[in-house]
Amino acid sequence: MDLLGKFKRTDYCGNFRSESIGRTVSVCGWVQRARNLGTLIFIDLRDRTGVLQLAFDDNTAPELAEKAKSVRSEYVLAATGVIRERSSKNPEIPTGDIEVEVTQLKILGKSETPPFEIIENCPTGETTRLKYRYLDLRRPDLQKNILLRNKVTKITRDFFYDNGFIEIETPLLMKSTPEGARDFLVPSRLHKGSFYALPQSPQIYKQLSMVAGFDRYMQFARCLRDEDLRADRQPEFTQIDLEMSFVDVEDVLGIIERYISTLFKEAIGVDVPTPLPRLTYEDAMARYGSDKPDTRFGMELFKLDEIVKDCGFGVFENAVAAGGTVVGITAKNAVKTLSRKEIDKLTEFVKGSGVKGLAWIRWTDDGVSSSFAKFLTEEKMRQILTAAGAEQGDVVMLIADKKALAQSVTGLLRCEVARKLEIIPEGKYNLLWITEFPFFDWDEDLGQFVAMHHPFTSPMDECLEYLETDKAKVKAKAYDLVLNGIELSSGSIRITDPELQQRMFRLLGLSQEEANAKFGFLLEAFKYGAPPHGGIGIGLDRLLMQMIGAESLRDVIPFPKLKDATEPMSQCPSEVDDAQLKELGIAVVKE
RNA sequence: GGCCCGGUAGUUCAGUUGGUUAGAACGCUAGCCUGUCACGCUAGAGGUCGUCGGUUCGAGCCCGAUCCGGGUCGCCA
Repeated sequence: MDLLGKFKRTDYCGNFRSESIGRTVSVCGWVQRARNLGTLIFIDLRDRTGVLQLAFDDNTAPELAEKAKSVRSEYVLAATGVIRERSSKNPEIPTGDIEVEVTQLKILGKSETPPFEIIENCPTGETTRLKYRYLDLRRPDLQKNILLRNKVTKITRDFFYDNGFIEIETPLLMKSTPEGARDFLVPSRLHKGSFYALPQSPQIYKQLSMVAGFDRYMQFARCLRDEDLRADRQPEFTQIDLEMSFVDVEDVLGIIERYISTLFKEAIGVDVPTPLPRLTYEDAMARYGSDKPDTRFGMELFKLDEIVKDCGFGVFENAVAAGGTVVGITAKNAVKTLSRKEIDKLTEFVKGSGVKGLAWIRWTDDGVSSSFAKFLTEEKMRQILTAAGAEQGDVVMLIADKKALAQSVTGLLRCEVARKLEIIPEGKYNLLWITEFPFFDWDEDLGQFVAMHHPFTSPMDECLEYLETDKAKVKAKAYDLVLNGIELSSGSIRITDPELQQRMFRLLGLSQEEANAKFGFLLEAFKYGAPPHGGIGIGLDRLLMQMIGAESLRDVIPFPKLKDATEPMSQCPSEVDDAQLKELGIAVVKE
């Protein structure tokens, strides 16, 4: 006889309905709540499917009732009994018509009083909940999230398996390549002074899988980056990682669109119409001031360069004369929400993002007031209001600076204002592609062009001729998938021509020796018959976060880290023994 | 590292101009209760007001420092 013996579970608590009336069943679970009415005792027993009421009667079964009275919240119980109709039903829950008249009860595990209640929408702060994450995860909302995560991974795996993708595990211990994000390093005991890096992405290995002929690769890849955390940024995260041979941009976009639409339909019953809208990077920056625009609301950017280049207001004139721009947004019917005081806050907000100030126009019932009206003729002001599409009741906000900065800060302002005005619709999933990313990015500090993507990204065919002559013109076969203003996914077609790859390294200021030292094995591999290929990585955590409407990645990751990258439950990271350090040849210097 | 917000019971919070013994709700403990289901009623336990220092006759409240947490910017090819 094993531990549970006659208590072997018949079914999950939440699965029973009135059809089961009269059946003898055994159920297991945790005590959600015990209600002792004197001679009657009710216990709500919970598992991951729901709750089921256990009933005890002191008159008919005093010993059982005595045992039931000793039960406390979060005890683990097994109960056997007969399903019967309730004499007073509870329409609030699916099992509300029935209960178990318990004939045998076993306490499988006792529980201390938990530090917070195991309920939906628990108000307790995150640090406490994360310290007891196993209790936090017992709560229905997190159970729901983790179960959805499970559903999403199953649908994903099924979809890509059905489309000929092969799941390949790539190494966790790999070579450190210090560009981009900071690597997590792992010291080598056998080679003291040498280090592995944990993957920021399995990029190189998936490309090598293409060279190896696996043709279509997929993996739920754990990716690690040693950077500061945010609500939407964890040091380790999961990417649905894909790579395909014999494809160009359209092929990748096509299959991802089919995947996304299948996933949203099957996982949450949402129809995503395909093909998805597309915006070039340039258009996205011009219209939304972001390469991950939230298109759930309008309030698009407009440009005033022509109107203000000789308007009389120095700030605007100088910006345009210096090759910069003046861009703005118009917040419709916002004069009430955006008081002078609120606009002052927004000014601080944009200053914090790097521009010098915020020019504004409020068009109230009493007419137009503005931070810069005194510098302008009435005619100019009229032109600006027309260009801004402004009407009475609107607030116009303008930023003058270098083009890229003015656009991106106005983009941030656009989202901030939308939040304040509460014009972002709920329950909408706006997916779109951003394409034709610039290949190079101008680095102010270095005074040179740097790669905007990883160095294996292919330039667009028609841009090859400008590679040496006009870097600003070169665009990449790179694409991002954006959902509600969040970058979900990023990918590209790769360079497979060794000569072009060498040329790119040269252009990025990598010498042949450096390139060989870092990526030599990949370049070597490309000499032996590299199929054209490309791929994409989809952020699983962010995808789930959006599907659920969660505020934080921590709501969809079972065991996440806090903002300071610690985990309060296991207390990691932690110090290690001197002996361990010695074995690794490592001395720790404390500041 | 910069900026913003916060730290009072197990949990979530209130706490007036600085003034008697620091409160509420939930949770917890005990008793009563035959149909509850966020059961109800009665009673009770539970506090280094983040820490240190200062001002004051008197500090949860004012001042200084410091620690911790959250958000954000930098950063994240």
